[in-house]
Amino acid sequence: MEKHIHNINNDKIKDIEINDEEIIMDLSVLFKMFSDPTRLKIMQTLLNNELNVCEISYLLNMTHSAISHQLATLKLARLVKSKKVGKEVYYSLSDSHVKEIIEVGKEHVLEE
Amino acid sequence: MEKHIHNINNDKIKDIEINDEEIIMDLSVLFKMFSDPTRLKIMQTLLNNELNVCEISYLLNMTHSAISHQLATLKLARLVKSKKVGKEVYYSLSDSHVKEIIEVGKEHVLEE
DNA sequence: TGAATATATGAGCGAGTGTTCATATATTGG
DNA sequence: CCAATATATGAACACTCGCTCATATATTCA
Repeated sequence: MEKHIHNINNDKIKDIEINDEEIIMDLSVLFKMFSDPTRLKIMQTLLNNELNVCEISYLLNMTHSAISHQLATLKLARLVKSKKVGKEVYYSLSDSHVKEIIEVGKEHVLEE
Repeated sequence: MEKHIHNINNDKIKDIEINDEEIIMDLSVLFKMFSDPTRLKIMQTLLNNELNVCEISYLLNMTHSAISHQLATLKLARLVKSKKVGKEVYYSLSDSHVKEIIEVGKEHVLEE
């Protein structure tokens, strides 16, 4: 930390609140899930569908392994859930906010 | 790519659409901005305030340099704008969606 | 049962990122 | 003008992350 922290107008900033560190960390983990193109695409395929690894791999033209790894990450973050049917595992979104978050992001991105 | 892509039910997946690669990339860049705790905190301090580097550093208890670097990143992503006043540079949010995005994220994080 | 299929997962590599440190630039006040 | 202050920025380093590859596990079917 630098020594010269000067001229801070305390009246101006004394009421500015930062969220708890824990909420900030949770938020950063959440948004990190949306910050990777592959995960974004996976979530998009799952928006209105229940798909297995094979189908997602085919749609995104990526290896099963890469998709499986990312699905595990998304599952850990509780953004997708899975259901085993025979030897296949069907994934779906576990949270209604996923769609909302992507939509709000798109509003920003598509603007002007 | 693996060789054995089999048993794909085309009727099921033929209508599933992925956004254009460009939109996906823009979205991932956008959400990446929200995936770092420091940047999240900075944006939070700016939610209803116009602050200079010194004030933000003080509020977050971080070096001027670290804050300045992150502000440059946020500015490049067009999420903050700056205004020079004398030797100080005041930053503010340049996009109304910032608040929305954080809010939607918080809804998810605070849920159960 | 054994081969084929579907998925999971650990190791490792290469690329990207956030911070620190040193330094540069700019502005103000004495 | 010079010292102090405010900010910016390049380099370097440690750390993280996404993919590939190899391999393991599970399930079905012939």
